[in-house]
Amino acid sequence: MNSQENSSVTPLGAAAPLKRPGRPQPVTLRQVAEAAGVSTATVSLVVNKKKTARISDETRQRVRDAIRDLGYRPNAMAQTLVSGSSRFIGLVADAIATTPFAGQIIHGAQDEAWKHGYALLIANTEGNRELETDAIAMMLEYKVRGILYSTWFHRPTDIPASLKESDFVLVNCFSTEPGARAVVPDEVQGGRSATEILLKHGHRRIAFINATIPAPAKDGRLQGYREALEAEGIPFDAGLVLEAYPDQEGGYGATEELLKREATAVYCYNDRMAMGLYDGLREHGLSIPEDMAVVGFDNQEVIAAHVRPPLSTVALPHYELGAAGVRMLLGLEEAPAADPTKIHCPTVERNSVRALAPA
Amino acid sequence: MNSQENSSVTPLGAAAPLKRPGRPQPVTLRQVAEAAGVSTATVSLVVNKKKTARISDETRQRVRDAIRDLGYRPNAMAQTLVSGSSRFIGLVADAIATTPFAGQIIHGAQDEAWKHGYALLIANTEGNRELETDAIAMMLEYKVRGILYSTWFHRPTDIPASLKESDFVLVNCFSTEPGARAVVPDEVQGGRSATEILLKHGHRRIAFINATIPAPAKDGRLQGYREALEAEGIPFDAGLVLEAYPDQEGGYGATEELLKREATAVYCYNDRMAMGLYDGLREHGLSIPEDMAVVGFDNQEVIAAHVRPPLSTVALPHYELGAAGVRMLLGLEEAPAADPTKIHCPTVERNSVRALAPA
DNA sequence: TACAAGTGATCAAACGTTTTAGCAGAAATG
DNA sequence: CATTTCTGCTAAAACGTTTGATCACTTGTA
Repeated sequence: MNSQENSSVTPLGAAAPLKRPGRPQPVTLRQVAEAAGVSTATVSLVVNKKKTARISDETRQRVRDAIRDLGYRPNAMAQTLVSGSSRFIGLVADAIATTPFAGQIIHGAQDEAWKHGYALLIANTEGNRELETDAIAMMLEYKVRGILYSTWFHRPTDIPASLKESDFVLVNCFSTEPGARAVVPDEVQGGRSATEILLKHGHRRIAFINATIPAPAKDGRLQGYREALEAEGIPFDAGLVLEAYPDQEGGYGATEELLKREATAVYCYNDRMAMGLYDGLREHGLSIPEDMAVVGFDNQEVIAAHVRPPLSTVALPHYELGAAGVRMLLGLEEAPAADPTKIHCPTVERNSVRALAPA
Repeated sequence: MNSQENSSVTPLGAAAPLKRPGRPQPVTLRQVAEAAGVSTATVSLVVNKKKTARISDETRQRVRDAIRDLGYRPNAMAQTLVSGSSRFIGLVADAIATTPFAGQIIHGAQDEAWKHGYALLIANTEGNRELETDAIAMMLEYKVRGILYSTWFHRPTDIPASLKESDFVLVNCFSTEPGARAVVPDEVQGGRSATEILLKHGHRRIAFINATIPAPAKDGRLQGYREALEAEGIPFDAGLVLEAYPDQEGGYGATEELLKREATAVYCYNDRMAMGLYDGLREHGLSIPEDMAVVGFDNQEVIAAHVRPPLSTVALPHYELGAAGVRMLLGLEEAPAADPTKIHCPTVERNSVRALAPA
């Protein structure tokens, strides 16, 4: 009844970490070679389907049978060792969990890496410098092809010294250091797109509730707003730009001020603010989109898709950031000279905006 | 000026993927040994701080200097090869991005793995069987210490054949196959805790809006509800149990039915339903928690912490699931015989519940 | 003085692959 | 028949480590 297979010879005192059934040692090339009655070289050639190799169909088949019978799996470590370059890409993130966003960066990086035959080695540092150094060291020791250094919100960063020992790309962050490749969301275009959603529905008096805390997003999204208005020939009115802390409370708290502005539409710095604003407007007996059209930014699924009415917004291209980061790392995508590469933020239209009723 | 170090001999025709500046080959043990005027064995001994090794302080220092000067990093592949066992743990997930949850499993697994000197190798399969097989194959080739097979929502699963070639632990899912270790959330206890939040605030007439779709969570959370009531001597009233599709719309749509039940409190199958219910109640001019106390389940941050009022709920222990999975894999945690190990779902109290006003 | 013990370091095999050069025999060529 | 070419396969070095065996000295002990 008791499947204690490996009668381990560990000293009994040293409470050995209770072992599982005990797996046999993995099958090696040599064992396959012996089973098939050929040399390891031959097996290797069959496994790797070398075109140039001359191997008879008969032998080829014998090797394949042996591989199947023994359940052979190549040892990637050994392959890497001899080939000199590994098939790993490292991803260090400052927050894997704190936000649903980071997940999308991982996702995009993983898909793209996989597509090119690379595996992802991830580490999250939670902003801890020491952990970060260790994580990068680990990746360097595994001789990764390169490292993606990512942050969960778009911001400037400095580059840890050890990072420079490898190829790397900054993802969702950037540095002024020359030669550092980076990919970030196109905040300006995003801000423009958000505003355009409202413009194209006929709104002319559009408020913008910006964030209070400084960030590339804050400047970029404002600039996009201005550009969009300008393109429509609407003069910029500083009075229509409010500022609040970029969360639900902030959005909620901005309601009063917003209503004083007599705008017909409002563009919020992010979806969370929009969500708070929903509550505020509702308390004033106003309905969306009839009394006020609202657009957000970020496309935070759990919020945007599920508030009532569903929120029109602009998505942060996290998946694309991860994927583009990998492509750039592998040299498949041209990295423009100085500035970070900007990734397009797509518009997501839902029902929080409708055509402005003629006055 | 031009730091073209590796004058690659790639045939010019084969448009080589435009290389970056060209990193020098990594420094090896041998180079350190030569620089320090010792054998590679000596360097290895210094690097690994072997207590048993006899090395003079003078030599030790010379080696350390060389290591620093050359910027030596051990090659983990070579180490793995000779030591026979790798320091990798694989994590295959059916959804990295679809949900903020998966991120927490990764996070927990990564932290715990790291703590024991392991690195995480991740792959997401998006439910694609072929991708999954490839991912597992990759992990087997890297000779991972074991594999965590995780799903984004708690459910039964079957075990891919190749998974059995390695040690593995099911995370957030389970199988009836004997010998499969698994760790899942304790839905029953969670349901009990959710109900207890309401009970302890004096509520006696508590409705439960369950999900319509079958799942371990559906049964478990209901059972927990019944157990909690029973413990308080409150007879179970099937009339107080509604069912709806487990999302915002479902919660919103259940409002009417709920109000007919004349309950003073309601426990929702998940936070998204609670969010929808918020909207429904509000439309009826009811306020939370005065007119109706509400608790959710899942502790989906973006929702629960930020609706108005913030929602009391029970958290799914995703982080812990990942961490416990790793511990179990490494044999640091006893895996009970047959059933999956159940992880505690902690209560998170916010402001959507207040003491029932005396009638 | 002879030998054991201790010290500081090295040798060389091994880990599981890939790959180049080369070998033996068969077939084609002159 | 003597060469060349082709075919099918193998030998062996290399990748960067770890580690048990060994060695040449020095020091201590009998």
